[in-house]
Amino acid sequence: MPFEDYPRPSVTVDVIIFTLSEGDLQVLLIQRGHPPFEGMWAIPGGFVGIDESLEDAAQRELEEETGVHDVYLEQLYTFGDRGRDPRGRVITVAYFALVPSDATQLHAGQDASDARWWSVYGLPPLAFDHADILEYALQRLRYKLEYTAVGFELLPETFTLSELQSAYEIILGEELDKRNFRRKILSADVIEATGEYRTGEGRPAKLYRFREDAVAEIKARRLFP
Amino acid sequence: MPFEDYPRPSVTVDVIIFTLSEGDLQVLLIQRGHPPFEGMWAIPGGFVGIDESLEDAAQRELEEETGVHDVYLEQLYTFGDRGRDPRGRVITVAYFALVPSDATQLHAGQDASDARWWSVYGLPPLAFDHADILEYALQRLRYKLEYTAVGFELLPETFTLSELQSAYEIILGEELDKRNFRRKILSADVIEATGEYRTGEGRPAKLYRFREDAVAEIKARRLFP
DNA sequence: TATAATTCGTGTGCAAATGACACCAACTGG
DNA sequence: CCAGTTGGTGTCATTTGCACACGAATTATA
Repeated sequence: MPFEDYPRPSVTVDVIIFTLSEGDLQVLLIQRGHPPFEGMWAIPGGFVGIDESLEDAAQRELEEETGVHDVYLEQLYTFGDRGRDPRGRVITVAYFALVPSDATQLHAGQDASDARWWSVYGLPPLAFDHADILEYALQRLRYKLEYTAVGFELLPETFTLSELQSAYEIILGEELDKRNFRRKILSADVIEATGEYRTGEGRPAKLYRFREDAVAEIKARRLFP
Repeated sequence: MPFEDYPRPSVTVDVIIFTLSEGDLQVLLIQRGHPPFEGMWAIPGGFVGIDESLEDAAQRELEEETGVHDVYLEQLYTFGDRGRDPRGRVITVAYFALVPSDATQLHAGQDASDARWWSVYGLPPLAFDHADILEYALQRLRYKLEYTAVGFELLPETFTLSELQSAYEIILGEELDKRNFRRKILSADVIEATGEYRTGEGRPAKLYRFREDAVAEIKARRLFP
């Protein structure tokens, strides 16, 4: 059978966009304006251009929705079961992105359009198999947080150790011991003090930044067993 | 733009099939009989049927090549860069499979056809971007071996602890301490003695089997830090 | 049938990492 | 200046990781 004669499925990318805001782990969803699943909420995504790499397509979707670029973006999994889209055979390559909340225009509550942030702890019913995809993304995020320095990707450029700890607690859904947390993060050697302090309430807090030269995957292996 | 009008890429699955044989970690490759890359070696794969799930397609490829079913099969990554196939836009969903060498007909040396096993430590030049894919698969296999009970998938139903240790050593490419290895494996509670012994040379060795009820991913987390 | 060769199976001690735990320091606002 | 809030720090007990050597049970051979 010649190459061109195989029937081809449609291929899309879906991007699960996480952010931390209002002390909550949130995800950007879009309300569908057309059938199928009209009116339901869905993970943002779209077709892959025929001359566009998967990663570029994901980046494009991300930028269309949030206006950000240069953020953490990782391929998650490819979902391709028959019947996952009633319109026909659609295979979707799912990505997830971590966006610092100060980097994006679209903030929670700002419900002007058909897109808004939802807490991952209180999601609406989702279109397609998107509930599965989101659950898988959340699982992966938590998992990576434990042995990778990925948590910084959700914070602004500089942050205090308390903010970092709070981010970990929100995502993992459990409390961490302050002294042990600091010891581990500092000994993992992935952040450095900026020399500045954040004032405003209580004792001023040292500001830190992520060390760009830290090979995150290697140095911070098993950050929180 | 209506749903059907988006140009569609071709979608294939590639299956990296690993086995342990002759004290070596081997992978099944196929010599291409047609352009492009005619005569070069490639990872087995093929088009996804329009009514076939990705997993089913991978399983089908695996069975076509090796005659086995019910073995470990895991989605690896989706490769979709433009230009990775000179014939046009082809996105491939890569899987990897772990096959006990006693389960498959096709053994190393049996070079009758256009398919044969190659040591991962001495591969020929590969077609397409298959060298990248294979490298990624190997990395993932090693990684999973460290925190998962996936090693058993490459051994026959019953095995001795020395055989298991040897499998780990071959895949990881480093030697392990016998006493520490045994202590960890046994305390991870993922194998059980069958009560039988293997005789033949030296002191008889206890035979073990994998405990099917062991929730591998959870119980054996971080088996070899 | 004794002896050598082979592979199997076992425990200890030290170093490092983990986890539980409570108080003083530095600032802000009234 | 006093109360309130948040930031920052150290110790000890337990667990975990890691290095390390020898007797036991069999098979092959002299």
